Amino acid sequence: MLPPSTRRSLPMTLLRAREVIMAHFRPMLARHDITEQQWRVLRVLAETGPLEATELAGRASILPPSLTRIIKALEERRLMTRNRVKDDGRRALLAITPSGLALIEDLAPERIAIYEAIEARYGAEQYEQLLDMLESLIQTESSES
Amino acid sequence: MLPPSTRRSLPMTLLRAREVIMAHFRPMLARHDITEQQWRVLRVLAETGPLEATELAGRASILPPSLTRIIKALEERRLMTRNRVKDDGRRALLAITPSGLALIEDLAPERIAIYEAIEARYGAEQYEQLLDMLESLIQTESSES
DNA sequence: TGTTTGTAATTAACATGTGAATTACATCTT
DNA sequence: AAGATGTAATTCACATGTTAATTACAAACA
Repeated sequence: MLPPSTRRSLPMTLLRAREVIMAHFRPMLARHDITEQQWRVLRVLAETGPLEATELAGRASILPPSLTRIIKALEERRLMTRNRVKDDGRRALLAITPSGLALIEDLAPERIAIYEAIEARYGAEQYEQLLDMLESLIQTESSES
Repeated sequence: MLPPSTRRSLPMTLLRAREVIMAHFRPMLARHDITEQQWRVLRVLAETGPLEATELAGRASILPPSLTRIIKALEERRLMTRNRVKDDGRRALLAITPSGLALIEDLAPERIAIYEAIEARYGAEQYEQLLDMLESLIQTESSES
């Protein structure tokens, strides 16, 4: 068996797919001076309510060192808050502020429109199937060592 | 229509999929003190022969500023070379060295084994179908502005 | 020839990715 | 209580991602 060519290797194909999709969202994020990762953190907090750092990092697919820096930036902009948990001085509860929530909600319509356009071009059924197959791959491989 | 939850957004799902796959390759790369991106650059050069920087960046999905740094690192380790093109002082031909090629070839068996294991767990047909669907998505979206 | 326009690559500045080390607490153990 | 062990978060060091600005060179053109 030959190794896959770079044009058909799974990691590179996933990378390129992500790039072409994110290209649609970058202008919107840039207009609001927010990075893709900061955006993910805020969306997770908006969806789930206050979380501790480890849980937030996992849900936003961001590594702890990055999250530390992102929290600092978002706190300075008053888009999120950090409150120490009693009984355990290591942990803190991270929450989105009303300003942060307002940002998310302001962008929601544009965000939905972008997703709908992608889905329309690619085909709604294919789109859902692709998501299912990716989730299945994640499930399969994340249970490995 | 609601916006997709973070657990089913296409960009985040692509990101997580890439993470679980790359987790299998990272130990191999770390043992040889090479980054994922350096590895991509060397593989592209090994496959295609000498290329100019713009072409190489495109094929390896690496942005020009990153490629500049990677070239410097790989040149210092004598894994690739850079030769100016006559007639155009801006361009240079980038090529893998015998040492670089030896590195690629040394790792080939382990690389193939990793791919085969993933394919076996996920299912060969599903695996090919997923690649087809991703390429189709890339095709669809890359022709958009 | 000299100027303008275009293109390839680099540099700059800042954010994030990544693995290793460290700090700050908790908990367990004796 | 004191030490050992475990855990959450941070810090460090370096590589890459990202956009904007700059440099170096080519090509077109007045």
